[in-house]
Amino acid sequence: MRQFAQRGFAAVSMRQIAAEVGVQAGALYNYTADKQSLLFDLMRTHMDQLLEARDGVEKLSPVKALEQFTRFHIRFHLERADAVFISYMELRNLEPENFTVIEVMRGAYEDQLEAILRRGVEVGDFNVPDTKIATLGLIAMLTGVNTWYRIGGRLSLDQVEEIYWDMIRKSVAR
Amino acid sequence: MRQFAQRGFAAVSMRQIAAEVGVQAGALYNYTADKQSLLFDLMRTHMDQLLEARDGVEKLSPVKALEQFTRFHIRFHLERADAVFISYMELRNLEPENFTVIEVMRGAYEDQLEAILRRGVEVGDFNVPDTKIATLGLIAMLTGVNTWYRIGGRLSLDQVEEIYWDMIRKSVAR
DNA sequence: CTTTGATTTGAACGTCTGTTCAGATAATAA
DNA sequence: TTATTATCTGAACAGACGTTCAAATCAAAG
Repeated sequence: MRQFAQRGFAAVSMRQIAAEVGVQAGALYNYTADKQSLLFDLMRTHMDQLLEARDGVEKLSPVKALEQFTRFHIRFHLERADAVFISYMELRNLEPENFTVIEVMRGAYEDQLEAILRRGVEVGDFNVPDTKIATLGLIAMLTGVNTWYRIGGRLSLDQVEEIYWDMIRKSVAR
Repeated sequence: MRQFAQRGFAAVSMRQIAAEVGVQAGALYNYTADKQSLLFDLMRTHMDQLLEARDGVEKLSPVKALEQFTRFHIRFHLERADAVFISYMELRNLEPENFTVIEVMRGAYEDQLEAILRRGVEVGDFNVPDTKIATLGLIAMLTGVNTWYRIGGRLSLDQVEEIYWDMIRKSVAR
C-alpha cells in the first residue's frame, strides 16, 4: 500500500513489494493471485471500511447530520492517506469488472451525503440548487484536505474540521 | 498527452507513443531528450498557459473577482481535461527539480485566489477563518468538476458555473 | 541532377517485467 | 521421531522497457 501510494501501481514491481516485506517475488503468489488482485483487494478493503464506519450512523437533523458527515470524512480519510490516495489515483489500473465494484461502493457513500442534502432542502434547512453536484463538490473539497494536511503542521485536526464545517455549512445555507 | 492521461505515465511506453503518432520509437528522440522531459514539458506548458490566461486580469471588487475566478477556473480546466489530469496525477513521476518548478507555478496560481479572499476579508465582504485553507478547499472543489462533467450531460457549462458560484459565494459569506 | 541537411528506420544494448514451478526449507501434527 | 502440510527460494520463461546509433530515406537548395 505504501509503495503503490508513493510511486504508483504501474511503477512498483512485484520484486520491490517482495523486498519490502523481506521475501522473494514468488512467495507473494501464496497470498495473491496476481498484481491486479493486490490493488483491487486494497481498494475494496478501504471502501468496505468506509461504508462499515458509516453503518448505523444515528439519524440527526440535516444540519447536524451534515456536520457529522463533514467531521467524519476529514478524520476517516486523513487516517488512511495511503489507501485514499490509491483509491483515487489507481482507478484506471483496475480491470473493468473490478472498477465497477469500487465505483458502486463509492456511489453508495456519495448517496449518503446526497440524502442528507436532499432532506435538508425538503425541510427548508438548506438551499442547494443541485444536490448531486453539491455532493460531488463537497466531497472533492473535503478529500482535498489529504493533499496538504500534515500532522504537526500549522493547524490541528480540530481546527481543520472547524474551518471546513464553517465553509460547508454556509455553502448550503439559505 | 492523451495516453498519459488515460493510462498513466508509467504504463505508457515510448513505443506506444510513437505508434500513436505513426512513427518508430527512435524518431521520438529527435523531439525530446527522454521520456521524463516529455512529461515535464506537458506539465510546464499547461501551467504556463494557466498563468498566462490569468495575466492582466482586470482588478475587480472581491466578490466580482471571486466570481470571475470561479467561472474562469471551471472553464479553463474543463477545456484541458487531459493536461489537468496529468498535472495532478503524475506529479510523483517528476524528477525532484522538475517537481519543484511545477509546484512553484501552482503556488503562484493559488496565490491569486488567496489574494482575492484576503482582500475580501479586509474589506469586510468575506468571512473566511483561514484564507490559505479556503483557497485549497475551493480549488479542490472547482477542479473536482473535471471528474464528472461530460459535454452533453444533464447540465450545461453555464449551469455548472452558476451552481458552483452559488456555493462558493455563500461559503465565504459573512 | 547533385549536394546538403533533416528525419526516420530497424536492430541492438542491457535490464526489468509478471508469473510459474520444481525443489528446498520450515512449521505443525501424530 | 516421522509424516504432513505450509511456505519460500531461485531459476527460468517470454516479452517489454528506455535509449542509442549506423544506415536508409526524405526534403530542400544550388
